[in-house]
Amino acid sequence: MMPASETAYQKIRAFILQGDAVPGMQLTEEKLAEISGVSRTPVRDAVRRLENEMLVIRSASKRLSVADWSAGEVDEMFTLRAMLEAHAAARAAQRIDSKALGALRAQNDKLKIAIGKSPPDIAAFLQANRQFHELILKCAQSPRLSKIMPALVEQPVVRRTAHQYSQTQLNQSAVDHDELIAAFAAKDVAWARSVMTSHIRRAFHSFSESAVPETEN
Amino acid sequence: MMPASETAYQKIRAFILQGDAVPGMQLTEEKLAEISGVSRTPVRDAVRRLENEMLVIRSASKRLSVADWSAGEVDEMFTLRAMLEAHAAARAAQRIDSKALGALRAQNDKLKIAIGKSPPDIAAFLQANRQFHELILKCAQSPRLSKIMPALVEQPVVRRTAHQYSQTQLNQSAVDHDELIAAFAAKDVAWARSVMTSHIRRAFHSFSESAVPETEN
DNA sequence: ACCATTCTTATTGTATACAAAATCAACCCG
DNA sequence: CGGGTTGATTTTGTATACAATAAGAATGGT
Repeated sequence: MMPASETAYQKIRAFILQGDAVPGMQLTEEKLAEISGVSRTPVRDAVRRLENEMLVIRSASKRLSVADWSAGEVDEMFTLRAMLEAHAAARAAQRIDSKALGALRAQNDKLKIAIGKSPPDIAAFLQANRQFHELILKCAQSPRLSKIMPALVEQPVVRRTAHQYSQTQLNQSAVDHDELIAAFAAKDVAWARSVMTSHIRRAFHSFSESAVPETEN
Repeated sequence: MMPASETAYQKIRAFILQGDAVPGMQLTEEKLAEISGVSRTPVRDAVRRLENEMLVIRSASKRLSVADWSAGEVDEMFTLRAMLEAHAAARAAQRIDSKALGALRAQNDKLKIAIGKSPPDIAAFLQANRQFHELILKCAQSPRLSKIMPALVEQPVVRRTAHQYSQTQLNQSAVDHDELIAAFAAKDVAWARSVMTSHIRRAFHSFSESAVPETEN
């Protein structure tokens, strides 16, 4: 049996990322407790975690709401993510061993299978992609980086409603990953860093293009 | 009256940073509740926050301990901090206005007074220095950066026991700050970035030199 | 109609009691 | 002795009741 606080964390997170949550919408601990089927105590724990991932925002008067970021803030988020993931890739290039390299290849094979289907299996792609990046983070062996990254990765998804992935974008991801693996195999720090930077920044632009435009109010 | 969770946060933080806490030492919620004079509930809130700042570590079995970082991890921490503070400085250079510039100058004046005394007032120096950097972070207008930075700034202090500041180091800080202000005034992004990078990295090396060597066990 | 003020209600904060889980020690059996 | 197992104890997890505070509604004066 999973701890109640973990249940709450996952349920609330899913509610925000895939559920009916609307950016900016107000949340109360009571409602969240209802959603996750536990009491307020573990909900509070879960909320603290989500607050750190900045999926949930606490106003000055301590009220909670679903995060809502401006285009400029999403931009900044991708910039930070690019910096930090590039740094992680650089560290990983120095530290990676053949076993981890194999795991990375296997993970990218899964990703290729997911995008090879017709229609492409987007959910499987996203999962494989996430795990690929998590593997790199693990190779970077930086507890701090591991702590910080979660606050940067899932953010844009909140606004993703209308986001579509083209076959070209999906294929490019696999190609980028292959090149990253090559850089790791060569233990070429600068190469790994720059491939990762391009990889994230490309993702940013393809995200911005398909994102819903901001409504001014 | 301050909320109990805030009291707990400050007391526990002080206990770790300036108190009798030893790196690696085990903590129980009960003991922390005793230290801060409140019940376990607000302590748990406080601990979550400290966990994010990575001053407190939670083991696999959910037990708490005072953070203890290897030299390599402190190194990585400074590298990340240099990257992110440099980024903050770059953003600040683009966004700063004359009012904020004035505040920055005033803050650095305070710092100069603190280090001008004999003996120098280290506590006042540290506080002025922290506030100076916080002002820059504010000018950077990046909620995410503001969220991430706290996890990187106070860390080294945990091991600082024997840390001494030389007059030369103190003076150099004031000089760096003056140059940063000049870069801001000129709105020169690249200049601001590189001055900040040097500033942090110098702090790192002067810290490492005076830090207590690691005991192997 | 508008602003301020009080009263009401909704929401978060805290303490406490109890449940679940993990650690440690004593013990038994091989 | 050593390894594993039970039982006692410590520690964390959860629910619930109540307190404190903030938001919203109603009221009254101008």
